[in-house]
Amino acid sequence: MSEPTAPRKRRGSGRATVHDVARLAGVGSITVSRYFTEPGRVAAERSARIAAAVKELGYVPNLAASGLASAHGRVVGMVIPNISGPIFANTIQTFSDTLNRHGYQLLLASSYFSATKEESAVRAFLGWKPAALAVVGRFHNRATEKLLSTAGIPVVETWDYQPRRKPIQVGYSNNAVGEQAARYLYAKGYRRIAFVQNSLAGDLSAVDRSDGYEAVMREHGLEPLIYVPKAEAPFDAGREAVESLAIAPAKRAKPVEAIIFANDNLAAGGLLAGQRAGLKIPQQCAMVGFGDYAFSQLLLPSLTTIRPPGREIGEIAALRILEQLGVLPASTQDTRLNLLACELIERESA
Amino acid sequence: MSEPTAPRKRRGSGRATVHDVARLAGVGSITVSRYFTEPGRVAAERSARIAAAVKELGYVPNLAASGLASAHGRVVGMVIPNISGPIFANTIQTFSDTLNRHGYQLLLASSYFSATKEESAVRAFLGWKPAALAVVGRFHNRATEKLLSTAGIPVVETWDYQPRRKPIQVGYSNNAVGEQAARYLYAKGYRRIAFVQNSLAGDLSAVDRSDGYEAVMREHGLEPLIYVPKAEAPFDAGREAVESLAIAPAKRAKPVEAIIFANDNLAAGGLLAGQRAGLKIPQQCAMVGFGDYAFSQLLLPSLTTIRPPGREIGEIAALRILEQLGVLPASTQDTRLNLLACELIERESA
DNA sequence: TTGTAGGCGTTATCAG
DNA sequence: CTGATAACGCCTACAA
Repeated sequence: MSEPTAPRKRRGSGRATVHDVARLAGVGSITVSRYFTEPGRVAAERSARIAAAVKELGYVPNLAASGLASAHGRVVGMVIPNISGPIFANTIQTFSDTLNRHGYQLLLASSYFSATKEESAVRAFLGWKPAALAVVGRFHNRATEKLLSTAGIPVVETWDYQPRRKPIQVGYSNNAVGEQAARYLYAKGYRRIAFVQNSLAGDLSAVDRSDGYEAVMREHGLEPLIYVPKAEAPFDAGREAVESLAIAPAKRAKPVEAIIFANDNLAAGGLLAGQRAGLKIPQQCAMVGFGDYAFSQLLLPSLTTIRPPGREIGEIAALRILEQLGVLPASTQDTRLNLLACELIERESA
Repeated sequence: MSEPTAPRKRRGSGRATVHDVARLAGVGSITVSRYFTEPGRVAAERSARIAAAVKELGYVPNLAASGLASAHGRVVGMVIPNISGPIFANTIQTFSDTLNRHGYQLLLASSYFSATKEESAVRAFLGWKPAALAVVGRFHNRATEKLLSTAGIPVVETWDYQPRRKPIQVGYSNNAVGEQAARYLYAKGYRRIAFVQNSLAGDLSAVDRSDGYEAVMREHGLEPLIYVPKAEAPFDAGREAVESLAIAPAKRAKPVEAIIFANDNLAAGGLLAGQRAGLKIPQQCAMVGFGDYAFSQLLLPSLTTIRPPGREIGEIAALRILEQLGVLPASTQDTRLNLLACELIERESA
């Protein structure tokens, strides 16, 4: 009848579990579980006892165990090309917030526009048995495609929209953006319009935009001119492009009258270089960017640009996922379309 | 001896498990497990068989189960005030990348400078049994403090540094930043120097900066002047401040000669408002920001500002965590200090 | 170097 | 409305 030291558990984190709570509250462990997942089905009096026990023990349900037992973790993975740029931050923010509001957590990784890195991120996520995955764009390598299609969970492609594609897509048409910019300049009377491509080769969405531009040019019988800078840093690339296209064009070429840049970083570099060289913007050369970064309204002249619906994309992507998961009551169904529009912000540069 | 349909599992995701791989490869499940965790300890010939089986089945280890069994998940939670702002994005990026490189995933949530939201994010993270947690700053509510201190895992506070504080801190001294700005302006001969506070009340780090400014002012026998804008939007708040302080000060007050802004957004708003009103910057009023946002170098005049080491903070915070976790071999120990310096970027505005 | 036994904390299942 | 039992998929401990 000696009282030995309590047999210490040999494994485990030492933190309270459902069983500890159940014992203290004098109920079955499963009732504690239900107290968290379906509070309505637990009698009020027991709920109170459980609540007290939870508080006393500082109990936090172990989501890893929960995910294991129920075969669906409450995490959603998102692979984004670049967290720190000005582009996707809003999307991450609204995506994360919308998920959090419904009890899901965001797992984040970045691909730096590399299909291989995207693949390994997706692979890593899959290990968490995520409830869903979100990726950016529709360009993935073969392995990623397969991973996504066989994952058996909702997959959303963001920041792009192509008809006739299986995964849910929430975004806009980059092609249409290219057209939009070209049409805008054409309507203003510009004819010698160039497109400055992103020097970052992996950014295929920018290629879609230049395709749109090219189509509009040909539609009007104009010769498209796509310039691909050699410089890597965006500001430098923009400068280089403006110098080649507008300030000191090659011998036989006339300077262009307007430039569409693949993004606002390039545009800012180009705009400042133009100013420094005494180029009158937009009189001698108009400029249109893409992205509506924070600084674009602050430039002199302020930058005419196209604003992608970053916040909406994140929010709607999350809502679509939650709908697929059956988390959202039908009454709250969001009626917005998945194909969003980009707004052309008319400022001083074009 | 009839051959009934294979008894289907009644639970589970239906995806391959270690056991399936083991069976196909003709080895024990534990060997498959070791193949992933300690590849060196599995014979080459078996490794090859396992590799083949893994590929054929498309097996992905279940991290939730792994974390459950080993009592340490390979996730690290980070609560950040704001994902979409220009401030923390670099930190998230390098933090995430550094963790990924060592097999850890980032769980992200945002607090919007609200201590309550921070608390609930930390609470939600704890359910994942994260290997470690990172938060921003040293200001938390009582409940968060308790959660963090009893979590029994490494906790890193980022973007701040105070001597004599228990959790690991990786950041800089906001106080020192306030002093740095004030000293710089004083040395340039400015005397009537004001500090424009963030209208966002929750940003206590900005208060630290104004404290530093105040100390330097008093040290030189000058009267500190701290302006708190009413406008909420940063650009508007900056404009409001410049109008009150430099363009149209209250009757009995002299216009100030220099302004330190709590951040570059405020500074940009102030700078543009000053220009519009014909204020000569820096001749009539010098301006210093904080943050070195992307647009700061693009403003006219370009903005003198203080650049916090955002990328370094993220990387070093992750390294400190990995060190605590014993993941990094001692030989790779990073020798950088946790107290980082902020660089004053001298441009045209001051 | 490899295998066996059993537990990690939760929830699905089914019976009361 | 509540509870007992057995998974979920992996890993620690120990043995061979």
